[in-house]
Amino acid sequence: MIRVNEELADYVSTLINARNSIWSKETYPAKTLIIKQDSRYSKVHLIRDGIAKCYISDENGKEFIQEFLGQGMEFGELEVFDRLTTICSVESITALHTVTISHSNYQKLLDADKTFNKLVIKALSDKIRFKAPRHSYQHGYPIEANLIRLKETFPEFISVIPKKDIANYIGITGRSLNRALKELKAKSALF
Amino acid sequence: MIRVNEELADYVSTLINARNSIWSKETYPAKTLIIKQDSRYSKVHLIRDGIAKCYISDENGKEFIQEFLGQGMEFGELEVFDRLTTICSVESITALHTVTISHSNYQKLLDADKTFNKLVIKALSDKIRFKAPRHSYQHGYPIEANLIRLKETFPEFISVIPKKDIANYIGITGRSLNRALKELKAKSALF
DNA sequence: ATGGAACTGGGACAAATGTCCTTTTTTCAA
DNA sequence: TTGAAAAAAGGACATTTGTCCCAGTTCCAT
Repeated sequence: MIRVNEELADYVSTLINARNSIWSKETYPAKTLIIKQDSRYSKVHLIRDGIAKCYISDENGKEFIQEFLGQGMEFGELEVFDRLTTICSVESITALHTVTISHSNYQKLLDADKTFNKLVIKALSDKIRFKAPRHSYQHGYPIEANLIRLKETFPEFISVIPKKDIANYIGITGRSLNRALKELKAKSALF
Repeated sequence: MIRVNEELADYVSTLINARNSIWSKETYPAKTLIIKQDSRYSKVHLIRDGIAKCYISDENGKEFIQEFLGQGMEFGELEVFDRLTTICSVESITALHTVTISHSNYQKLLDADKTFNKLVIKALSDKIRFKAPRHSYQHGYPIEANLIRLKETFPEFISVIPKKDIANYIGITGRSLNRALKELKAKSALF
């Protein structure tokens, strides 16, 4: 549920130790909007610590959460490749520490550093790989099944992530989430 | 709705002209299963002509269509990066012409050819970029709105793609699709 | 500590969608 | 060309989920 990328986190740490200068450290309090949908930015973030949500919101203000991002996850990188505006907003859930690198340095690194290049491709590939079955499952199974599944992969999700965000992640309303949770509590010792 | 990648198609054509030997041409009739979910393959396909569907099926046999693939789209490439089994099945809808390259030659090309590397990264990035708003929209809006949207981006979709596949693409049942189409026909001159 | 804002929980009803089934139409191979 | 199989259309009903509320609770900034 909260995606991480340890390999990339480790490698970037190595890079920073070797050549600190092109990376900057940033800190955000909880609930801060870091990237706003349909805007332009000139840097890529990598999460060192904390949890963020990446979401699309529509004209009616509905949010649909794409991913919860944890340690080692990048965001703002897609715009390096196509130079378009962002498709998602990113907002910290907990306090968040990131390191950032400019688009141009990121591109240089991609060209010059084969290991980095491979890790970035792998990270993109994982984003595709994880999203596919998730949406498929969410559509094809009732809400309760989805909650049980989340509970299995991340037992503390209910206390860590606000209810509204959980609902927006599954793609349902808060009301439906509550109904399902109530029934699960009645049925199962898990909840 | 049917994704294409002209730039990649063109570039691969150039590569084939320059060094034919590492690419093979393949042809499949309509409705052929080319890649089966949870299996291993050792080559990457790129579509030269025709339409295919990429889908996940669950234990109950429900299919959820991830993408319709047209000219210039790759499939089977994710498995080069992580060496895992496939997450999707790919099946031709029309007769399909592809060119294929072995995993090892694909990897060599990624390392040696910066242009190819960039185009592949861009292709991955696009897969992410297109998938996000689509799922968001599908979840957040009624079926009719989704159909109108498809009609706008690809007016002939109803005659080209089987109803069952359209339903599986939107993530609804055939029954619901028919209901919605009937109402749209009554309401709008478009359908 | 306290008052307002935001989160949480749930009742009552409406609407959308799914399930199950039957009928009609189209497709395609013998 | 024709008969079996697949695809499409739709009736009747059940179920799920959403919408619109309101009430209780928690969380902060003053």
